[in-house]
Amino acid sequence: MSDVSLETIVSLCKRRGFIYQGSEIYGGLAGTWDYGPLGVALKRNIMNFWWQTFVDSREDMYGVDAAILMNQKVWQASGHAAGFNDPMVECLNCHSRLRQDHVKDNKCPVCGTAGKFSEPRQFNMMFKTNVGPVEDENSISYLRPETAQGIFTNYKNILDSFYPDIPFGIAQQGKAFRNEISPRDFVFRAREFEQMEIEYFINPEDWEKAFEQWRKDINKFLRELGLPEGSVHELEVPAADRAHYSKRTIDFEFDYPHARDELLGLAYRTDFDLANIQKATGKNMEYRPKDGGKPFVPHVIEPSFGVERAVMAVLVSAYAEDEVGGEKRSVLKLPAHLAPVKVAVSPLLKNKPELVKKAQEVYKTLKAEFGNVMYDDNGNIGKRYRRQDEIGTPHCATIDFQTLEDETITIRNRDSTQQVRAAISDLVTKLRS
RNA sequence: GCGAGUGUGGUAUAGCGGUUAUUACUCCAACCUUCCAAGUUGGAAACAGGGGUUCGAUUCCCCUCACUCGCACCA
Repeated sequence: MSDVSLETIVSLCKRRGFIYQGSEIYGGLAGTWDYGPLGVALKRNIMNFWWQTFVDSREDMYGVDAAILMNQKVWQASGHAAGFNDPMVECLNCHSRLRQDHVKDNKCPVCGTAGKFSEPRQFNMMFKTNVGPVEDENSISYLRPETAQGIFTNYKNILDSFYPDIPFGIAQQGKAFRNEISPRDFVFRAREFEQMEIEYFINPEDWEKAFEQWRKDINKFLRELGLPEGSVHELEVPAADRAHYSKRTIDFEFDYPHARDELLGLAYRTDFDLANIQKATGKNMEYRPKDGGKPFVPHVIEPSFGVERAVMAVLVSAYAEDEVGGEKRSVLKLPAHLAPVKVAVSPLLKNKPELVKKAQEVYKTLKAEFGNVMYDDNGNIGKRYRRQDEIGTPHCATIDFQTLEDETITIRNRDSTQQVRAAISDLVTKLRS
């Protein structure tokens, strides 16, 4: 587990405008979280970096953004509609909740007590809704409980539009919804959350090779998010715990404040999903090799990332408490490319109009260039540095009296707290690197 | 969902059947400050929500909501 407490992270997120409780002013809504200005910046930076890494910089990837509402047949074919609607009973002796069809001989499989169960109740993990004005059986739909199906349902469209060489992948980022029994641990388990998923279509002969490559690519990505190697653990999921269609699954676990817990999954899903669609629709899901080889239904490797879990892991990894000049400080040592604020600009003193004027000029220049730039003239200079440290701003640019003479400013580094002098004209180039 | 616990400004906290509801930090304004949370002055800001008991409830009781811990759940 991490040595940062969850309270520390939650409090920082609230105080500095990263993440707030959903519907907080009305008393909250369990399992929902709202992102503030810095949180949404951090989250987007992570998501964009993922997209850049796995889609834009590759030649074998296709992005999609499918609708959250889908034809209910999708969930019937995938098994979700059945799996999410099992009647459950509770053992009145040991309070275990059990699927009714798992109770044999009217005995509790956990404590062995016979015949003492609550009435069966429906537990729907999917949020149900009705599409259109008439509420009947045919209008039922669900908020998607995973984004993957939006990829599988577009597999054939991608084939028709692009006919990519196999192996190729389809990537998607988007919201998913699960009516969790008990949302827990900050944003870790929420009812509304965001996923970044890839379905990588392969020739079944190559699955082991592709799986290993994904393992490597994922690890590289996690390093670039700033997660130290020792904080991520690959858990080979044993056959008994895997989904029935999966031949191999690795859970990438992270040392969160609450526990070592899942950050993302890498699963070999075989042809389960495409075969289901083929069965349900009668449409041919085969891929025809361009070299005239025998058509086949591709198999799939699925790397599936939880966005909020990544945000949390990045925050936990970046958080540090150290000392500067004998004073304690808390600092987010975020990788620069993920930081919500790229650079903060300050006048050394705010009661000197000439400094303020110059600082405003520099601020406007940088703002136009980078966008995520903050102007800060609160309190004194040391205080501003600490404020920026706490939200992970990698650099602070300070305008002082020398600036007025020679057009140079100081750039102060977040991690080392060291300062260098640089010409204003070089600023943009320097900060970009 | 079950069991246990918690809920006071943005954060962290003190407190009580009748208070002007404590303190610190943060925040805002002013002064000051020539590089790492300095100082002075002023200001904003809270008893989770709803019922009940009571002359009077932030305090006691009930319900709801949220959070924490354990169990279960995580297809």
